[in-house]
Amino acid sequence: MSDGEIPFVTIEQHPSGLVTWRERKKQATREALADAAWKLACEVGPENVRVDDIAAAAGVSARTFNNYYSSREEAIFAQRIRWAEEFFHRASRARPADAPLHDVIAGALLEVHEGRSPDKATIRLIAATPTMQSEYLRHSVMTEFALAEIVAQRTGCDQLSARVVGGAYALAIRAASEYWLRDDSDLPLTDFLRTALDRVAPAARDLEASVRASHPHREAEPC
Amino acid sequence: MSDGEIPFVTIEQHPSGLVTWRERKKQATREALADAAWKLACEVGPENVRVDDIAAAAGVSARTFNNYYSSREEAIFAQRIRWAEEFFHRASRARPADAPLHDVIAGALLEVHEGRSPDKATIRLIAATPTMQSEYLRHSVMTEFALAEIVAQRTGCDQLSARVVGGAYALAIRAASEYWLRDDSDLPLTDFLRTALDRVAPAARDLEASVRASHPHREAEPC
DNA sequence: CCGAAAATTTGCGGAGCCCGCAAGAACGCG
DNA sequence: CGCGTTCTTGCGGGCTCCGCAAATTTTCGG
Repeated sequence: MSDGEIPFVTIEQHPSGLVTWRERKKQATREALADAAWKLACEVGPENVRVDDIAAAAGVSARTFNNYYSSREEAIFAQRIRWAEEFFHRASRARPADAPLHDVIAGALLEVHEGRSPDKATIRLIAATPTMQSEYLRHSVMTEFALAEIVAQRTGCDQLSARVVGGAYALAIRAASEYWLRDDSDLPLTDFLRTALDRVAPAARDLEASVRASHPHREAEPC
Repeated sequence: MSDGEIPFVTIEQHPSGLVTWRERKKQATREALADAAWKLACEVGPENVRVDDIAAAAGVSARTFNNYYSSREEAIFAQRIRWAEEFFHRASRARPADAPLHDVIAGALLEVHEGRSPDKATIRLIAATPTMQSEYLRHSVMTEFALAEIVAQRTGCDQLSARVVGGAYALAIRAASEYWLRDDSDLPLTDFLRTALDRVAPAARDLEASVRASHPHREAEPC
């Protein structure tokens, strides 16, 4: 493209923290592998994809695959996880620090899932494979920890309580997804999610109340 | 042994539903494999146990192992799961049908874990292995479903709500176990469990209340 | 008590996964 | 440009899990 002059290039230089070309290339390979893995899994089912196929589709050797991902399943989920994290942080960071805990979390979760209804048949195909279920569970547990972190920071409660309440929100997502997948009518995922989140709300409110009771004169969390 | 007379034998015949000798032998093999798997995993760490070792310790061929369990991890957990189920059903069935949901579940769970503090170092060794963590998660999800079943039957609420609240109790067990395992003081597991369960209580009470509100004139569940 | 039928065990072989290692290729920097 | 660092790749090995078919064991009717 264009006359090759002096490299005063590097337009839109390094949006994320990737400085050198090497690092960007690595990232590209990582994403190519994840994309190929997901694509192939959707086409023929996760259990019928070999790492050789994924590596070939991404243009690297099979051995290289294992330098990036330690299992087929991990690769298939990889960029989904990235998306989820990005959405999630974007949705939750913009909330006022003194809003009720439940409104913050439930609002962010609903916002993230709003209007997103990926092909149910495809998800069913993926979700039918046992090894994928395990990987999904791993992902769900990561979400538990992320949400526990937020609960702890927002309320200033003890870690175990935050773990339970934050984990309950992750559980709500998982349970809602399960029932959405089972369901044959065309109700959107958010309908299920709302029901599930409402069941967690009392626990969140009670946690806030009990923290406020034990910190009688404070309203902001310590730290 | 003893004078071989007519086979009026079969003393203490078939305590569980195992009728033929064949079935009892199968069960024995299954348990021998599970025991051997657990024992070896505790001794040298789960990752250093091969299925050959387990099979040899149980006196069968390696190929036979895979006729009973589809993975090393499954075998290591197998009888733990059996124990848990037995304890659990024994503890929960004896509760009155009209007792508050939280009291029933939390009481049963605390009763089951009361006084049981298996060697923390051993559990840590097992829990440190990633593949074991996945298997534990699988087990935890089974517990979620079992508890959801109980919630649904006791309250008569919709399935998704039962799934969330029941799952939250299973989550409480998992979270409490995590923190008990991390903890270096000698607090018993039940202390952590109590804290975790208390965080779930409001959700359970709210669920009961909302069901009662929508079934204004009934007090027993519809089936 | 025996022999056929059904169920179970076992060895063999194969398809894969994952990892360590060391050689070779690509890149970054002075 | 050349050297050190980092990444890729092929090879080999150890292991898992499964299908298949033969051998073995248990069951059951006569």
